[in-house]
Amino acid sequence: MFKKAKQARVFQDVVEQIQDAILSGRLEPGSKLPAERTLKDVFNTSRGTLREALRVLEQKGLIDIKLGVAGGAIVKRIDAEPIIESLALLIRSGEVSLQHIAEFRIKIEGSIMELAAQHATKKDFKNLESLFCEAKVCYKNRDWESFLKIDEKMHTHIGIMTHNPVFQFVQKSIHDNIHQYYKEHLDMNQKRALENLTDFEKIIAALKINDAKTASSIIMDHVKRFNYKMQTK
Amino acid sequence: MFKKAKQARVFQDVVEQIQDAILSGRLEPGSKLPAERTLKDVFNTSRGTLREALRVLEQKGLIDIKLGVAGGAIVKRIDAEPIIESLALLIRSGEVSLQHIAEFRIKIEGSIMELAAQHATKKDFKNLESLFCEAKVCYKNRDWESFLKIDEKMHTHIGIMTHNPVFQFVQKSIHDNIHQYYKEHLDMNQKRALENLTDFEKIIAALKINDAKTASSIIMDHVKRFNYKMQTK
DNA sequence: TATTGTAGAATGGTTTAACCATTATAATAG
DNA sequence: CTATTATAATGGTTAAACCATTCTACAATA
Repeated sequence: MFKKAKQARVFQDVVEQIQDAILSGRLEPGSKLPAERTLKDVFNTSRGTLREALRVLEQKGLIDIKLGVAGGAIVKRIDAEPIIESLALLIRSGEVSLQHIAEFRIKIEGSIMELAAQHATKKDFKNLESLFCEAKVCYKNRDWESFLKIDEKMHTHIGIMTHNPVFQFVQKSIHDNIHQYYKEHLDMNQKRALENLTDFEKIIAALKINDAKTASSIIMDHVKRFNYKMQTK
Repeated sequence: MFKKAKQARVFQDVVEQIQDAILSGRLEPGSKLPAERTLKDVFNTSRGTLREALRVLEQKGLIDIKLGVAGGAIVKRIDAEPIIESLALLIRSGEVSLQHIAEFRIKIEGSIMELAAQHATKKDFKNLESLFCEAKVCYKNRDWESFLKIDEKMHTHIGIMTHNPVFQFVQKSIHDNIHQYYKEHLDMNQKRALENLTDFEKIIAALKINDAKTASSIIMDHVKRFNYKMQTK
């Protein structure tokens, strides 16, 4: 019936007030909050308590804090970082395995292809192809570290092409974590890089002619192959 | 090439040490951390700095903090709460609209039905049906507030039936936020409740005979109808 | 004996005041 | 004009004290 009456902690009240100001748009991204010593007077609290509030806001991804004389708390444009971090915790804790993620990807990457094919603009394709070119250069130079980064960027860019932020955040969270793991546990080599490159070439071609079905089928094989490698390693 | 060397803040080091202990299993869920005044000595820091670290861990959803003589920081079993909160921020900031979420649901709820049909146990169905009975009781009593809560539980329970935590977290995050919005902006009434009840009856029946296709098609209509109501309201 | 009330102590929450470390800007020397 | 240096504002940290909450144990009482 009722919720437990929350203990009112002063720093929580400060968090809520600043958060509301940000979410309502009264504080815009890029704008700077007053200095701690000023804010503590504004909220009529101590500096320690105020700093606990700032710590929470920072962790929520709502502000960045910079050091030095022109430093302070700067309102951040909201992004996927907190979700990425939460997913990373779930993976590291063992709550979520790479198999679980593979199963999720197999179901969702097809949908992402469909929406990308439907909603992508010419500029989206131009950016994607420019990333693909970068990947080819990395491949030629056998620069696998950079190749992996571009590979991740292409995946997240296909998320962007859906023009739906939910898919963008999901795609970014998944691939940020996958590549983190990839980098640490699986060596990139010429054969694997070529496979990825070929897959993307086919996907781009399919998306351009609005053939989401082909794109989906390629990405699913891509995921299955990746998952197989991780399992047998 | 390189990342900016992060300024080493003492409280960050404390956060990482405790977080690693939790994620590695050295600290199990339910176990209690030493008191602040003890921990500050362990980490050789001040109480203020230590409390900033605890604030971050609390925000990450890794610990709960209780008041009083037997209080303290208790290691929490990791859950979807931080992701739910992040999504709530995205919605409140206007970065994500209900239309975006509806588009996402239309793509993903079908997949959830497929996996639920594949992986659900007899116990899963028993729990789902018991929830369904509760919903029927609420319907008879015209207790729409409780009805909504059960409705949400049924949705998240279908997520649980996938036996894949990624879908569970996604489903919980989406429906927690949807129902938050529903509660505030859309009145539940007998007609709507009956529609939901009928949908779930059909979905359960379909899932039980492993007919994911029918279950998917019902849930998609369900989502579309919900979205239509929100738009025209 | 069982119940109720009360005092004590341990814990988190908050305040204050001081100092340290970093860094943009202004002043200065060449 | 350039390069260096000093200044001052900012966040980061420390210390010690006090307040508020709540569990526990013990005593008073029926």
